[in-house]
Amino acid sequence: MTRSVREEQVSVDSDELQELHSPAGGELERGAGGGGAGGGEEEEDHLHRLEEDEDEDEEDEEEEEEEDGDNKPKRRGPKKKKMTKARLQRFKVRRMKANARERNRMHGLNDALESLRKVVPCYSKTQKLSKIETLRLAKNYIWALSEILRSGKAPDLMSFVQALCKGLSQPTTNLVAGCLQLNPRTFLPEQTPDLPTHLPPVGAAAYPGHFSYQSPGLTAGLPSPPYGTMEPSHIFHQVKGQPYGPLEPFFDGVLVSDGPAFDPPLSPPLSINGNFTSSFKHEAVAATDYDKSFSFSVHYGGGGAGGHAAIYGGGGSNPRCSELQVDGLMGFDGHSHHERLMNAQLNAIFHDS
DNA sequence: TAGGCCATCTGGTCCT
DNA sequence: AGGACCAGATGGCCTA
Repeated sequence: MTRSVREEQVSVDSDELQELHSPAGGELERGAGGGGAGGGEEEEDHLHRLEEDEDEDEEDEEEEEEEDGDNKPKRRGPKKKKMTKARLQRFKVRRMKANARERNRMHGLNDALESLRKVVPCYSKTQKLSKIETLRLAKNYIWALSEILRSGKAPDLMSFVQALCKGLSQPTTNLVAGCLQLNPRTFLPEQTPDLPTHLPPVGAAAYPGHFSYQSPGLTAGLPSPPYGTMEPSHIFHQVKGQPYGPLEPFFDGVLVSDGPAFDPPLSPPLSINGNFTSSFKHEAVAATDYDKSFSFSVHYGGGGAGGHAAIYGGGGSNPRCSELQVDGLMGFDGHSHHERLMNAQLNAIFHDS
């Protein structure tokens, strides 16, 4: 059936369903839009009642279907059935079922998104990334890790953070930077609108360990998403009084301003340190490596002192970061196995290079 | 108060 | 026919 025919059909039917959409239209109108968070059990009870009524009215419906007169011109398409009381109720039931399914579907989607939030570099229970920012950050994270695997080289910290923050909103950029205890001036571009000045041309590594970000869309010859630039306006606000941990010496004269209090990430999967090691072990980090090449490891596990907190917190220079917890993250199926595999691969790469 | 984010409802489309 | 998926509409909540 073509779309136009369908639309015609719908428009006719819509007239008959006007009752449903009138301000006093009853159950379907209730909670339409935002307010309907409480649909659940009440709706199901009502749904059952409607289903019972529906059975009772079945005979009426059969009779009324034949009542079209001969005066009206015949309409094409499937015969339009009059919206009897029984049909109306059945429609309501169907609609309510569909609503419930849609709710469940969206809840599942949100659950999956929440899972994703927990495995991207910045996770905070109190300051959640929005859906769109979660997806963007995840994309950047995947790209950055892929790039490491592809090149087999330990990238520059700033490049890595830049890649992570590519296209993110300022609040999210702040969050990511806060997670890494960095000041954005240390990794955000000066002026160039689209391409960070310190990044090499697309697809070219300017120097070992320094990788450029190229959006997958761009790679495929597609335009970059409209959000995909790192504007100077993205300069984030470092929370007053927050030290930069072991990196502090590299960020003399950084901007310190009033900003929203950074809520420590609960489960930063990202760690930047000198070795790829199992996240299940306590990692000894050589602070002297910070100004050289950085290696990356992925932490899904609650290794306690593992993760970037152990690195950037420097064993307590930043109490907030040194207290990072990753509670409950080991519940992910296959994470440990996947992680071991990944670490093994990365170790191989970095030991060879 | 405007704007961002979100949950929900809804109708259309496609698929089984 | 019914379910899954999708996009548009709507209204609530929150924050700058």
